[in-house]
Amino acid sequence: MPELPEVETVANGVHQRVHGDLIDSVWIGDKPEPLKSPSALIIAALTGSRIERVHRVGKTIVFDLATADSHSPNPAPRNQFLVHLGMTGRLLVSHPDVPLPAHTHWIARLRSGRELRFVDARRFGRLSVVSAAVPGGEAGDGPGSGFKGTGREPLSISPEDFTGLFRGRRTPIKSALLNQKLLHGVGNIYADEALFRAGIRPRRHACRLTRAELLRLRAALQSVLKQAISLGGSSVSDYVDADGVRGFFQLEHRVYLRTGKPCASCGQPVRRILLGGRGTHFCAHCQH
DNA sequence: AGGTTGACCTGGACGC
DNA sequence: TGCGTCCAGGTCAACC
Repeated sequence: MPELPEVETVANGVHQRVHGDLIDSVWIGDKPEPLKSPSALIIAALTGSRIERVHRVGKTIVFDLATADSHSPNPAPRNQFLVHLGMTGRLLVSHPDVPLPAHTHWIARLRSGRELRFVDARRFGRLSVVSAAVPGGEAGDGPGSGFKGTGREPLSISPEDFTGLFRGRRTPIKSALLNQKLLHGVGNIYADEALFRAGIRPRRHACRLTRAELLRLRAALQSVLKQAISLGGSSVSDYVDADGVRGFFQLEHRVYLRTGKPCASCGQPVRRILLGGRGTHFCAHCQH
């Protein structure tokens, strides 16, 4: 479900509520899909750990963990707990009296008395643990290391690096924007919205865009992502933040899920095509 | 190697 | 009301 702005909103909300808290115990449901690491490894890494920080890398929510007694002379290797929300995943901070929503797959009971809950109807979400000390783990070594994700961060990439990403790529620009090995965090909504705001048709081959067009696309993408973050993300169906509150960016969508409705700029109906198996929305009059 | 397709799941909306 | 169909914010393995 969630793309960069939604994941950022959830990560920030969870951070504000649980950083510094201790994980007393962990419960894992019996559906295997959400687990990317063995459940015993997840339980061992989390139980007794302190949550130092919760942040976003691409579309992944990263929990930086420390041992409860981090002053020991031989601190355990720093673990990170990774949550990918998939399409319908939700991460909620609740009191234990609040009834468990359907499709709850994971619960961490916190020293403060609250619970952190992972709820995911469609079970495309993934939970895993990485450690800086485990060879082959996704974490690097050295200070500031840790889970880095697969691609470049769209909010901070330089103009030169951005234009370089698409050199020699014959794939449609929309597909390239969705490729998490190039940029991470961009999904279907913000790809369509950024292309509309940049005036570029989604089917254009990435390598055929001019430098000016790519610079326009970078600016449009960054501006649409920042605006969405400031509005708490897009709530298209069941997306909610850590408190169960919906975002407001869906009110700003110009093309996404607006098939047949008039384009906000020219009044022509928004068109929908299938591109790489994904519903793709654009205005044939405003995008070239 | 890079690009494209289908599979993985469940639920909500819509039409008959 | 009930049933069938289509659609959905993401990834990954398997093909060309």
